[in-house]
Parts: sequence; C-alpha cells; structure tokens
Amino acid sequence: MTEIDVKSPQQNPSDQPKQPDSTNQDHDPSHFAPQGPSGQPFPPPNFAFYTYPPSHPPPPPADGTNPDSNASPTGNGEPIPYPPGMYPYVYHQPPPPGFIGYMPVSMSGMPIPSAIIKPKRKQVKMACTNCAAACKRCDINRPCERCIKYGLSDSCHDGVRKERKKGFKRGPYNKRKRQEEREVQDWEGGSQANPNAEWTPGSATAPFPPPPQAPFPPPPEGYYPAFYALGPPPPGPGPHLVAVPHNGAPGEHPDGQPDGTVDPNQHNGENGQPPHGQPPFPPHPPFVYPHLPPGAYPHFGYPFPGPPQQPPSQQQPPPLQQSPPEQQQSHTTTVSQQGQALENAQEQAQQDQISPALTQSQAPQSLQQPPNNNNTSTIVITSKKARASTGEEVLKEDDDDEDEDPPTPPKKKRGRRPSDGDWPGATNKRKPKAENGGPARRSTRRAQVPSTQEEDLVAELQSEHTQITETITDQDIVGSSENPVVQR
DNA sequence: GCGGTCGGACACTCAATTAC
DNA sequence: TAATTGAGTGTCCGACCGCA
Ligand SMILES: [Zn+2]
Ligand SMILES: [Zn+2]
Repeated sequence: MTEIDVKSPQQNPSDQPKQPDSTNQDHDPSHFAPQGPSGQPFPPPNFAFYTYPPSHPPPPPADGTNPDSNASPTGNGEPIPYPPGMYPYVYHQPPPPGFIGYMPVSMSGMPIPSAIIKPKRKQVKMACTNCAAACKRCDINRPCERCIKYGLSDSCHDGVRKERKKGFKRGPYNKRKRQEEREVQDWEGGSQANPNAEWTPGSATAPFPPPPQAPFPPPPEGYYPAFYALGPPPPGPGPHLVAVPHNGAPGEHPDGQPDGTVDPNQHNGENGQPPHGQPPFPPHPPFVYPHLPPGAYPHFGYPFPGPPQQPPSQQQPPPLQQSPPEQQQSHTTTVSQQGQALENAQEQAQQDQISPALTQSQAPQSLQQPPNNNNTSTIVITSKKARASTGEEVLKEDDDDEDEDPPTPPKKKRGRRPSDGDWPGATNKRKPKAENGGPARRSTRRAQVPSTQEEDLVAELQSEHTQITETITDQDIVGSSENPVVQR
C-alpha cells in the first residue's frame, strides 16, 4: 500500500512571509458549509475545530463546480468541475482524533486501498518555548492555548531560530523536471514508433510516462485536501481520483485492484490499459488491504468525534524551560563546519594543484577518507567541471540514477519504541529532571553520552588518518592535474 | 487517568544549484 | 534571474511510564 503524502503546492519561492492561517474563527462551527452524503452537514456539528479560513471560501456549490476561479488551469477563470462523485474538502487544521484520512473511491464506489490520502499536519511557524520544550502542539497566539491552560502565560514566548548554515557545497542536483519532461516527450515519440515497447524495471531506455494531469489544481497552500465520495459515481469515463495519480513507478499501481487489473475508466484506456500513447503499466505486486477498523472510511464512519473538551481550569504545570539554547547546540554544528572545511581545503588543492593528500590532512578528521587496508582504494578529487561531466559527487552519494531507486522501506511507526528493557540503562525509571525543576530535555539526553567516548573516537580517526596521509607520495597520484586521483 | 518524557516522522525554510 | 532541489532545522505525534 502506498501512503500518499498530500503535499502542498510548491512553496512560495519569494521571501514573502505567509499569512498566518489560523484565526479566532477556527473554532466557529458556522464556517463549515459543505454537505456530506444524504444532505448531512459536513463536518458534523461537533466537528468544530476544523474549518475553512475566511480567505478561502470552502463550500463546493451544489452544482459541483469549483468556485475558485483562480483554480482554472486555463487561467481564464472558468470554473472547473470537481471529479464526478468526489467532493473536495480542505482543512487547515488536522482532522479529529482517529481520523486516518480519506480513501479514494473507484468507479464501483469501493474504496481504493492502494492509497490513503492522509491529511497533512500543519505546523506553526514558531512554537513557544514551553511547547517546544514539551514537544507539544502550540498555536500562533501568545500566550498559546497550552500555556494558558497551564498558567504559563508569562513565560510563553517565541523561541529563537538558529541561523541556517551557509556555504555548503551540495554537489549536483538530480535531473530537473523540465529536462525529464523533454525526455519523456522524446520517449513518447519513440514508443509510438514502437508500440510493443514493454516496461521493464530499471530500464533506462523506457522512462516512466508522465502522470496524468489533475483536472483541477491542488488546494491553497497550507490546507488539507481530501476527497469525499458521494456514493456510487456516475457512469462514464473520467478521472475519479485526482489525488492518486499514477506515476508508473514500480510497486505503485494506480488502482490497486486485487487481481492486478485496472479500472479502464480510470485511465481512459481500454482493457485495463493506460490511455492511448502510453506504455502498459508495469506488473503490480499483490496488495494487502489496509488494516482498518470498521467505519474507518470517512464516509462510513460519519460522524466524527468532536475535538477534545477543554479542561475546566488550570491543571498541573507543564515542563519549564531548562537549558539555554547555546547548550543545546553542543554537537550539532561540528559536521557542518567540518564539511565546509573539507570543501575549502579541496578547492584550495584544486587551485594550488597540490597533492590532495595534503588537503585531506587539513580537513577535519571526521570527514577525511577513512583508512582502508585494501590497497586499491582511491581518493578522488575532481574539479567542478569534471564532476559535472562524470556525474560524480563530492559530498554525497550519487543518486542520479532514478532507475535504480531502491524500494522505499516501510515507514517506522511514530512514537517511542516499546521498551523491552534491552537497551543499556533501561531502568523503567524517569530520567532526572533538570536543575531548574524542569523536565530532562533532549539536550540532556545527548549529554549522557560519555564525552571521553567521543574524544577516543576522534583520536582514533586522527591517528588512522595520519597513517594514510603520511604514506601518500607523488607516485601515488595519477590522473590529470585537473582531476587528481590518489591510488593506493 | 493525567500528564511528563522522548524517539523519530514529518513540515517548513531557504541556500545551493540549475535552467532559461 | 527565476525555478527547482534537497538538506538543515524545528514541530509535534504518539507510545510509554510515573504518579496521584
Ligand atoms: Zn505554545
Ligand atoms: Zn506558550
């Protein structure tokens, strides 16, 4: 099963700050206007926490057209009909507890198990220090709801964001979209000349076809899109799943039919095949129906539970802020700084055309080449030009070959792992609280790592590195001066 | 049962890179 | 210079556990 992460549209490339999307109206149930099946108001009356913002009129009109004129793909403001049988809902707050997401519905009215459109979690720009310390949800108001609840209004302040590290060399990026599109077009021309071309996994000569265009654009940024089925869809062709485009990738089937067949209407194709001009779908592995409790599908599980009730009054105070920010940065900057140093050293080597081994020794130990008893190991430093021509990267693994993307491993489950008492130091006892009476924070978790252990590691790496660099001579360097290679 | 703890998934930002 | 990528950084979900 594929879990679809409904991404918001491409973020605003400008530095224009986004408008806060949370208002006092968030809790006003009157802002829900859409209707569910059988004319029931949707969301239900007690589902008041999730609503539309005033800037984005929510209710889809009864005629099924999209009221957002800006959403017209043609740009002429024509309303765009929603897909038959589907009602879009857009939240800017997470759904109620227990709501796992909307499931696309196929022509037959059955939920399509190949994907669950999971609502996207919305974060505040900056959590207050109290909420951040407790890893709890905050809001944009100051004092925030949680601080008010615990009587910490006075200490409810925005934290201070660290400045992002600059000056990193990142290596070549993956191929850009437009280039890929051109290649797809080229391929399409070729495939029509050769209609018998078959999809094969990892085939470099047969790139995946482009996903079908969504009939209407994604919801406004910062909102949670979902599609609501209104019973059995009408007959006739047409896309019924705009949120689950088929990208042709192995392992993801557009329909997820148990027998591997496809709904012909879904692709405007015939006999379970994609639309004309597109290659046949790759083989589909047997899917496993998601383990969902009865009523898990939203239009079956209606109504939803309401938001949690506000406790009557103040309760136990929340964790207080503990260690100053500078303490929390302890180890986190070293790798970045070292990466920068290594790059600087390597660039210097290119300019000076000196032995890269020397620059290796100038770089931070942790990023220098590790020792290797294998005599065939090489240290390669290429110029930017050479790197671009070979596709080689300096700081990160070459991930250019999309055809060799490994299957994505199953996502780990969120939250703490079950404690089996196996891990060192497992005592089932709470860790000591910070000196100021606050909770033990993450910064203090790290502090539990013996510092001598780190020092030993650094010393070990340094010593091993010294052995390498001392034994490299000019005779070890092969290749051109532009592209020196140290062969050992 | 409440609330603190905390591992880690995920949302967001923006510098680096690339295309035009 | 605009568009895009993708890594750095922060948020907060949710399981676990101590305590009243
Ligand atoms: Zn807060
Ligand atoms: Zn607060």
